Amino acid sequence: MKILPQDFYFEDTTSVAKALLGKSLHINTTGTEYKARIVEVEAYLGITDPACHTFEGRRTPRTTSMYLSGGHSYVYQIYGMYFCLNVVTRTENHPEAVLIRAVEPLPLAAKFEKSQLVSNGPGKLCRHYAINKEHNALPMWHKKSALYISDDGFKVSKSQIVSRPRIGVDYAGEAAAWPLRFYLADDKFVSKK
DNA sequence: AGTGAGATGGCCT
DNA sequence: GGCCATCTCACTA
Repeated sequence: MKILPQDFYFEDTTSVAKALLGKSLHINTTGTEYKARIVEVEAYLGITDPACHTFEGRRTPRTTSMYLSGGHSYVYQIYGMYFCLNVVTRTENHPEAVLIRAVEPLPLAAKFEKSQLVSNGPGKLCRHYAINKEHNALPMWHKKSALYISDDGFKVSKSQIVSRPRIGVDYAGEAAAWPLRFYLADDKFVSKK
């Protein structure tokens, strides 16, 4: 179990997104620590990406944490009722991020089907683990943070990684078709299309 | 299985 | 005032 160092997140966002598949997300938002395998992510490429909140350098109260250095969390609320968890990538003032769309709870619950329903989508994931606005801008390379990511040795080969267009970004013109959604092939916890 | 609408409220123009 | 990086339920067939 090795916590990912901050410079893990400084690389280009697409590479970081793929590298996060199979890593372990540790969540301690309630006093109990939970662990979950990351199985689905999306890359958001900053100022040149029409689907990204920081497209054309937009800097608003909501997106402030995206301008922090890589490895910070970016949690925002959407549709008035859901939160989405991202990890900021690249260095300071390069506002790019990876959205964590789905995880697989560890250890795998005996009631497999039940755990499957609870984390297979960005909104459900945050609801289940009580991730909210308080967990924005956390340094995710620190073990003391409520959210951090580790490498527990789980291996993912390139051939297991599927690339598809991102979900829910139809407003973004041709960028809606960019294959920046990545997930583990045949994984039961990936969100539905 | 596929489509459509409602919930619900902060954020941005 | 309108728009969402969502989810769920109702409806059609």
